[in-house]
Amino acid sequence: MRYSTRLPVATHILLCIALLGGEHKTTSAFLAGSVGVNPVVVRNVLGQLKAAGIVSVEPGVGGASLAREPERISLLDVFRAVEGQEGLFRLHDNPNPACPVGRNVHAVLGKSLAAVDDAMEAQLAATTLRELMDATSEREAMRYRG
Amino acid sequence: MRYSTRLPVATHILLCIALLGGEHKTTSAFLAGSVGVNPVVVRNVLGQLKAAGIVSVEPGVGGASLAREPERISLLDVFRAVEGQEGLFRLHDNPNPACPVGRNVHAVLGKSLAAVDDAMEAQLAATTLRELMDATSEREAMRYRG
DNA sequence: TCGGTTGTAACTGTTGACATTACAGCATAC
DNA sequence: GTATGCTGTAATGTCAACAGTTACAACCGA
Repeated sequence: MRYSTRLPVATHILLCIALLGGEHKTTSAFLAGSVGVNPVVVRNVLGQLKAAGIVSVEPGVGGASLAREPERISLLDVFRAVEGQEGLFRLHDNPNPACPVGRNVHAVLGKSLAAVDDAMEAQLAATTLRELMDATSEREAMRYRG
Repeated sequence: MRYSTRLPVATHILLCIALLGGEHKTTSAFLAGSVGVNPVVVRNVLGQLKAAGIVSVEPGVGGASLAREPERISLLDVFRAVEGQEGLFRLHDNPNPACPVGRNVHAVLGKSLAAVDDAMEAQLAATTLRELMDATSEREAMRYRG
């Protein structure tokens, strides 16, 4: 079992807005065409990103834009916006309190799993949208240089 | 969306085998009673742990035991045994190759997400079953000391 | 007012986790 | 050698989450 594709989809959307927003009107239909999903999925993700203060969306006229500089948007911001605050792991529901292991396993394991969550989030926070934009531009440039 | 409860369940099972194996015959029914799940779930998880070389299970006579010292069993070993080798995130399927973002997003994002996977696994590898056993024993001792 | 867009709700198909039942295979006790 | 208890595994049912899709109200600019 693993996470949904929401983080990749949201990141793709942000890259499109950041890199193509000057040349194109970034409507949900346009973004959906690049990402390869249904426009409604784009609108839902944009709604989550808007609620998190990452993008601004123009109702009526159409189009989305970044609400702050790409240097100040990390993958962790995007992750939290679209996946919520819940931890990576879920403890099982019904350990037996009459068993010395069962009555302690949540406390003991919880500490270790929280450390894993922290490590994952620290690594997500280490990448900014700006770095992904630069990496994309670099690859595009290489494409034409050969 | 998050991981299943398999890692916690498997860890709970291992703790029971390690700490209670001396006093009790650790059959799937006994373990299921402590973990609070169906015995078949225990047998399935034990099968995965056995395939990974972490436990030995006695068919016929019944009962399971650790296949190596708890110092040499990390949460990462358990995680890989029950959750497989797949990464945490899944890239979306159909980015548009005609779009400069779409044709690069997998390569660009994949690198960052692989780093997140590595960070998570490193943290999982930092905890051994021995540490969890000691933490459990310590909490049990405190329970009686007050 | 009209055309294009966003914001949502509702329905559907798919997938995975988990519980449960059932039964074949195996090892020990008698 | 049979009975008993356990493991291994297949089949089935339930439930929740994700994602695709349709539909429609709300909104804005020409």
